[in-house]
Amino acid sequence: MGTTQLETVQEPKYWHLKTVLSEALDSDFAVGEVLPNERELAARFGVARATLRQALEQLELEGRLQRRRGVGTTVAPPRVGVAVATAQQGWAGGDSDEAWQPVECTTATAPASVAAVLDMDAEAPVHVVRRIQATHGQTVAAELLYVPQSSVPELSAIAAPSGPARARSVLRELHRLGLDGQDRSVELGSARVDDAKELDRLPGAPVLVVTTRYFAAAGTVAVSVATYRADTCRLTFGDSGALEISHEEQERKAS
Amino acid sequence: MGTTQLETVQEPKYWHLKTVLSEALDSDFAVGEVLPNERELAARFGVARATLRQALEQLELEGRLQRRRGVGTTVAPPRVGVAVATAQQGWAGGDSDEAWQPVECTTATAPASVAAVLDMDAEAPVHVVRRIQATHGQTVAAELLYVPQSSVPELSAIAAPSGPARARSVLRELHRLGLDGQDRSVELGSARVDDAKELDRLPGAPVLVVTTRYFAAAGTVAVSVATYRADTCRLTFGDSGALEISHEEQERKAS
DNA sequence: CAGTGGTCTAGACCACGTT
DNA sequence: ACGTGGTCTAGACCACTGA
Repeated sequence: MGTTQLETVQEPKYWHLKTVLSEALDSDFAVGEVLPNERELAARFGVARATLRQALEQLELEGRLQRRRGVGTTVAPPRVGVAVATAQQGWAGGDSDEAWQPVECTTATAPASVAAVLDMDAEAPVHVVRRIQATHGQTVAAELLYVPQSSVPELSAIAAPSGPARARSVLRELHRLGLDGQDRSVELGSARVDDAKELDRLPGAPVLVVTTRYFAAAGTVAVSVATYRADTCRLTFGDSGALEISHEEQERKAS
Repeated sequence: MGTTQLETVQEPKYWHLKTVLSEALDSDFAVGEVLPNERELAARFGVARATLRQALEQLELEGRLQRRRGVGTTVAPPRVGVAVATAQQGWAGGDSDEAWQPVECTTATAPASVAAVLDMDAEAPVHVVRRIQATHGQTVAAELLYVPQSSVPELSAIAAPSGPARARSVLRELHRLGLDGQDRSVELGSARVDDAKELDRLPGAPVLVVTTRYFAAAGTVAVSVATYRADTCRLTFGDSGALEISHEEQERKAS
């Protein structure tokens, strides 16, 4: 018979577990329902808790589950689509920008990586505007907007030294410059401690990092680093102003 | 003195480890260099291997490390920027599309989720075109492009039944329809078995899933689900045709 | 074949939210 | 105080790569 090898391709246990759980979630659980605790699930499937957790981790990464320490594991709602402005719309600042809410504003020297993107002197001071974005009552993104002082020389000297009021001042000045274009990239990251706090996640939680460069006549006038919860968010880019709804409706299965 | 609590805020070991390793990577290692193996690193830091691995996992997630079974852990090069076409450019098909290389083409019924997005009968057959994208000698993305047969009725009956040749036929027909717009979303996922194989990763590896709907006069004519390696890729959206280079140059530290 | 990372176990203790 | 998920340990064995 030789080495027939059977068909047991040696699929890892946690992978198989994930599949089984995923199907169970589809058929036996409603959104928001809490699962049995990890120790019981592990026992029920006859695996070690660490193995069970490996499966849960993947499902959380895929946005199927939500785990909270001290509370339990619940079935997550479908990911929420968060629009990332593609064109002039959503240009940082302006009163029409309802998505982002300014939280704070400080002045500091930009981190090296940001300074390089701004192609400015690494020592020159920048305004750092902190903004957050909420949807459905949940904070889904935290942003740091770096604005070189040289970009907004007109900034009133009497403006508040920090806080939301100053943030709005900076944004207003920035807005007056107009916008010639932007440049955006998306990559996977893990939440820094401060972002994690804003997003109500543990440090290191997976996030989608959107880096945007804003161009005006003068060159690069600002850089935004926005951190989105990767577990609950789907970033949408409306390149054609097309429908945004049907993708969500698809998830609501006919009842 | 009461509960002074010291300053030990109980930062998890793996988090601290990650920081230390990250700094070591910056100062003591060159891109491509192999690290000591996990057992030795764990011993050197006085932690269990599992804890050390938790730190390595995060660093790999952030694109700082690359781990390969049987080989070792190496310092990863900076993430490569992969352009995701924003406008008409890069419209599926056309000989000018150099980024994507057709691999195969089959015919099947679309998965439920895709059928819903195509707003078509879930039973109706679609062409499924498999394409991959490579940069710097590495496959960075695997795509499944779903084209309802009704979108390309003119497809020659004598076309090859499968394989790259047929893929090109479908793309050619699709291209003839023209493109009215598109609609794109990005989210975090984990690699399916087949995608993992194409991307040379283990199943479950973190990926960025880009879902694109293509619109023509007739409505939604095709849907693409592209899976990018999250560890090595940074998706770029050139909303203004602006410079793509400086971001990469920033990474090459002066020598 | 030896050496690597990947999987898995059976425990322990901790931090947190709720009660 | 209790129950939850989060961290950590010290082992074991497996799958894969390359010499």
